[in-house]
This record gives sequence, C-alpha cells and structure tokens, in this order.
Amino acid sequence: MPKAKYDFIYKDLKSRIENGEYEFQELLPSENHLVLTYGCSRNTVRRAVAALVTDGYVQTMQGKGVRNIFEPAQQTSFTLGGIESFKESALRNRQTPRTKVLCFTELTADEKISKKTGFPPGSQLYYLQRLHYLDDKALILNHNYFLKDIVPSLTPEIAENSIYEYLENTLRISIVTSKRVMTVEKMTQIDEKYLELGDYNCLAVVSSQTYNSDGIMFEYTQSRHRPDYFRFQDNATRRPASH
Amino acid sequence: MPKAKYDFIYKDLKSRIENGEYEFQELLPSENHLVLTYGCSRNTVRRAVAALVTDGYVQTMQGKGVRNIFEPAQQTSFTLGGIESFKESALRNRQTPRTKVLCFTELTADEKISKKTGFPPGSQLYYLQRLHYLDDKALILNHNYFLKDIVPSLTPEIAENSIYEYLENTLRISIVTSKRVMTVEKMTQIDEKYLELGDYNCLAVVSSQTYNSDGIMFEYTQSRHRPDYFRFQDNATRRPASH
DNA sequence: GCCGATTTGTCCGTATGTATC
DNA sequence: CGATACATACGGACAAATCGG
Repeated sequence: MPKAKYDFIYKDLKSRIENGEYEFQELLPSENHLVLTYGCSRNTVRRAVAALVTDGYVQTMQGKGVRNIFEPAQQTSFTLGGIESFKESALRNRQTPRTKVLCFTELTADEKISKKTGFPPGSQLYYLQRLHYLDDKALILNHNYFLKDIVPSLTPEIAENSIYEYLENTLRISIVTSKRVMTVEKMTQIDEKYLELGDYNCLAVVSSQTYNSDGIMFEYTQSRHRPDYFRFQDNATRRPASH
Repeated sequence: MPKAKYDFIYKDLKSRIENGEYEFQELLPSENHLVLTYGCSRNTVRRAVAALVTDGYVQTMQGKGVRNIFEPAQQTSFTLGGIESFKESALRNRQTPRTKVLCFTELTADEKISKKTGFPPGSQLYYLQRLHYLDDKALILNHNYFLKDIVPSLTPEIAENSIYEYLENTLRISIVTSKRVMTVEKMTQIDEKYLELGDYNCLAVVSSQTYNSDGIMFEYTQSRHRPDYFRFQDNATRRPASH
C-alpha cells in the first residue's frame, strides 16, 4: 500500500505497461493528460515517469512524448537493479527457494579480512557460508559478514530463512545503499564441492557492501554464482552529465 | 559546459567530493544552505543531490542531512553505470586505448541473428569484430551489429577510432537508452585466439541493445571480456517502490 | 516525554524554455 | 507560425524524522 502519490502512479503505470495495455513503441498519455486522470500536479507525474525511465520501461522524448520500450522478455531475468534478497527474487520468478547454512561462526576482523570486506580491523563479525538452492539446484554460494554491533543475536535458524526479513521486520534496520562489484573468478575447492559447475572453471562473483540508515556498513557479502544460471540485467541512460 | 543549473551544481558538488573536500561520513551543507550558496531554488539543489545519490556518492537521511559515502577506491573501476564507450572509460582511467578491426562485413539478419540480437529478420546490418587493447593488452573482443538505415557509410577507419564519436558528432545521433545483460560464457575458439585467457575457460559477456532518440534499436553489441580484467560496478538503493 | 528548531520528503501551482509536428 | 509535449526552474506549503534543551 503506497503512501506517496507518485509511488501510486508509478506502480499503476508500471502494471499497466506490464499487462500490455500499451503496445511496444506506443506513446503513453501525455503528462498533462496524466495530471487530469490522477488529479495531481505535473511534478508528481514526472517523478513517476522518471522512475519508469530508470527501470528501462519507457523513454521520454522532448516534444514527442513518452514511449513504451518494455518487452516481456526481460521478466525472465534473475537479477534486476535495486537491492533484493535471494528469497524475494526467487519468489518474483515463481521458483522455490531453499537455503542451507554450511557454516556459522563469529570472528574478529584481522588485517586480511579488513582489506577484503572493508570492515575496520578488530570489528566483531558474524561469518556465514550459505548455499542457495532454486528448484533443488544449488546455484549460489554466499559468504556473509555481519557487524555484530548492528546485527545482534543472529542465529543459524534465522540464516536459514531470510536474513533480510529479520533485519527489516525484527531489528527494524532500513537498508539504504549498497555498493556492488561484479567480477569473474576462478573456482575454489569449496565452490567445486557444493556447486555443480560442470566444465566451467570459474564463476560470477558479486561482492556488495550494504549500509544502514546511519551510514554504517553492516554487511559484506560475496555471492558466488553458478555461471550458467547467472544473469545480471541493467538499464543505462546516457546522461548529459557524464561528459 | 553544462547549460542546466542543476547539472552545474551536480558537477560542482561531485568534484568537491572527489577532491576530498568532505570527509568520508561527513555531512554536506544542508539543502537550505546550498540554496543560498548557489542562488537557486530548493528543487534544483535536490535534483543535483538526487543525481549524486544514484552515483553512490552520498546518502540522504531525513531529519539528519546528506552524508558523503564516496571512497576513492571506486575510481579504479573499469566499468561504471551509464553508457560509456571503450575509449571514454579508458581515458577516464588514464590508460592508452587501441582498437583493431578483425572483421568488417555487411549482412542481412536471418532467423538466428534476429533471435540473438533482437533486430527483425531481414534487417540490413553492418557486422564488426573488434579487439580492444588497453596498454597493449588485448582485453575485450567486441561483436557489433549496426542497423544500416540508421548508421550509414560506416567504414573500418571509423571503426578503428571511436564509433560513438562518429555517431554523436558526425551523424548527430543521440544515444538515449541501453539495455544490458551480463552473463558468464564459455570461451570460443575466437576468444581463445585473440585474448590471453590463461587458465580461464570462460569470460564475462556484456550484451547490450542501444536505442536512439526515435526509440529505434540501432545497435546490438556483445562484449567479451577477459575475466581477470573485468569489473562491473553498481550502486543500488532499496526503493520503497520495490515492495 | 514534550516542544521547537533543523533537515529532508512530498506535493502543488506557475512560468518559461526547447523540441516536435 | 501555432499547438503540443517534455525540460527546467522558482517559490511556497506541509509532513516526517532527528536532535537538543
């Protein structure tokens, strides 16, 4: 249930586009028209449309209109922009997620871990290894580091369900920003043991640092993906700002 | 030289942050303060700040302020969000780019090519294979498909320099939107021949469809990256909209 | 716990510029 | 040239969150 008006308009337009209410390449109603149908100001409409642009759903053209460039094919993607937990993206794609906790320990960040994760040396951390299954196939091996100060009393039981649910619903931590880096790395013995890599000798690795609303980095995660099931989608726009 | 006021403020703040004018985790001047220093409305300031948020430079916190979360480390990244040509990102990282054209032909899209690229069957296309070097190391093998209707009189000479320069400066085509998909694929014989892959048997593949300002997809490109030099960076924010 | 000051978030109405047709 | 459509910018109002007294 969206509180904000622009968010309601955004969701409404988005679902209309997804449901094929506008043809591919068709123009949406003009901003002035949308102002009348939603009974709001033009700024609010523009904000909703801007969100659709960053989603890669539409394209705005000065003097012409707003064109629908959404193609249903992109729905099949596994990972989209934005921050999403494994469970969320699995359910979005109507698949059955399962998580197995391989390792659950506490540790103190030494120099090596600090350099790898970005936590200051001496930080008290939870360290987890988790294996994520989708429809009974082991697809992702996760290495999680959580700052104990921010995420207290984490348990293997919580880790087996969704840690993000625990963070948001129980601890009321609001996740705000996440920096992600995607690379390709050679497989390790652990990868080989748990993921069925077949002929592949390397995998897709997504490393991310997550910040809470106080600007504190409380999570470092390295997700190691089976390459044949990895797909990362992105919509880029060429801003005049980038020149 | 930016025309728009918000773009000037955006660039100004961005360079100040990059130059370390604000400490990591320090709060920027409040919006009202920025309104005074730049002599503009609050909306304009907010727009500039919003752009910094999507760049992952700052974090806004209601009731508190705007916090600098920029770390110089992220400058070393090769690929950032946004649309950037090989030459641009090379120069941004102060490296010497070089491009070798391996193949330059014209062809008509058959069923197979259509399915792969998204061009309708029967489209008249240029097909190029290009090898990109950075500091004399072969890093990227590109397969480019351009729609001849939109990109006429392409030559190997142009392809050896920057095609994007030709598109923007000569043909005056403004690139607007690009859909990208990142995957990991097994190497082919061509990859093996031109890229020094060492022990790796697969590589990072970025496929992208690029649209011009008329909403026409005029380019399909598959970039095959040497995995040890591939790095894709991204800043995600958890929008309330995504629930 | 309350109140007020500060700061960001949302929304409105209006005016003007620029591109398209 | 005029009508339409998006882009930029301004100023004002109120809400919501934070922080200090």
